[in-house]
Amino acid sequence: MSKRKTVVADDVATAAVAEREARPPVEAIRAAAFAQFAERGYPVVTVRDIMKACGLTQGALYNHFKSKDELLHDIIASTQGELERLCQQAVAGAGGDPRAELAAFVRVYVMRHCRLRIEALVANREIGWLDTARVADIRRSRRAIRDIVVTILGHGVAKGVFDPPRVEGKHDLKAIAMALLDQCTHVSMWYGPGGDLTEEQMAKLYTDMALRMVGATPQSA
Amino acid sequence: MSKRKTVVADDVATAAVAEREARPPVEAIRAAAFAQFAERGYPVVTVRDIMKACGLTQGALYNHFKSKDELLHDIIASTQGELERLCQQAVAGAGGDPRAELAAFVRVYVMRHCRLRIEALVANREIGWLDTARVADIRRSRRAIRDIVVTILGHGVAKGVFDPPRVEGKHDLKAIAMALLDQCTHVSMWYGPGGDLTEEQMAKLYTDMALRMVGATPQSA
DNA sequence: AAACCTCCTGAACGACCGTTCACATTGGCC
DNA sequence: GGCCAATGTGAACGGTCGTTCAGGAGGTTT
Repeated sequence: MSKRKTVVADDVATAAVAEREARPPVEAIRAAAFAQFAERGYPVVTVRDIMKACGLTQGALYNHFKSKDELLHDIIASTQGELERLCQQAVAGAGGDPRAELAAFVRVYVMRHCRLRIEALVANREIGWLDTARVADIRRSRRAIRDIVVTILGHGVAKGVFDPPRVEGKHDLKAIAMALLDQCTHVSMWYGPGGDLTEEQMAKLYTDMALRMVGATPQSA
Repeated sequence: MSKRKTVVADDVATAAVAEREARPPVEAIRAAAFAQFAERGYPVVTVRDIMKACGLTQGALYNHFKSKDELLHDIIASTQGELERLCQQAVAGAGGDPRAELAAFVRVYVMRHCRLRIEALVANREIGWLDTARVADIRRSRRAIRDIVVTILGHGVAKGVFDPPRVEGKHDLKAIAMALLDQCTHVSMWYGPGGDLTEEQMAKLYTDMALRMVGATPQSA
């Protein structure tokens, strides 16, 4: 923990101070805060750390955000909203076949969690520090994404193109959707561009696994 | 966050103070700390909170633990070690068929993450606050568990009873093992005994999904 | 040039942090 | 009884926290 508290701020600062005037300070603060939250976690990152990393002092934060809490919410809400939008869009453009919809969903979801894995990691890990009003907003968006999956599964079962595992003879689509989302979400915890697979390959692999999990029949048969 | 900082300690205290002399104070502290870490997260739980929750004062902690950090490690290491032991034991008792081994592994792993979901949640979420020496210890155990799965998959492929998805023609067993573990681990984030499925049913469902993911051939054919 | 924004500075505030320590309190053992 | 080790108390220490605020710097409008 001692390492965590001291190591980061300085080396980031030198780099960040150069690009400071390039963009408006609100964005510089957002970016610096984001980087630090990702690296060390919201509660141990101080306002002083954040502002130092973009070449300012503590007090300046409050010209742009009401509080440290609002800053975190601003960061999480923007990535979460974007994710929800992308998922809806992917499903809508899949042409109505549940297999294509599920494939499109998983592809977009996994690729985003690989490419923007730091954003995803922060959104998932730090959400608990928000006050109750702000956290409800984020949770609603998560439920919406889960319900997209549940809906796809429901259609697939109804049309007879999915045959997911049963417990006691009947399906629990919510549990299956959660399992599916969990494995896709948490690529952000271990995937790295230096690893064995590209983002594209990850998306393919996870799409395959998802279709297998729900017992999808081959698409062109 | 303000809620998080104040709400919990008092109501826990009244209940805990009764059972205090029932067990040695070390265990009372461990239990109280564990409950608070689970509820609110390591960095915002204070030593004063923990000790108040078991009817003592701050200073008494240091008769039993060297530091707050050691207390967290003590909690995480014991549940992690137990998990690793259980997994090894489950696989060893499966009789050598990779399908049976994978099924046994998933069953034990999922049931434990349902039953002791709070323990799992703390171990997974708070690990990052440990100092570097102590965190390495835990990570080694996690890698060991992942390698158990990779080994099972490797045997299954070699024997021709698994046919997991390929990328560019070849398998990436490590990625598949991670996907599998991720979905099993994170039942601890959403499963609750009040939900639709029992632990037993969860284990069954996840075993089914795992066998599908890796393309297992039917066991008795 | 004067007035006026916008933005930043850095000292200050009150609160709380993990940890230490001199000092009770307890209960077993001679 | 006296002694000892174990254990708890609560004030105190040096720090850091999020946030506030009086004042300064720089640019634009009048």
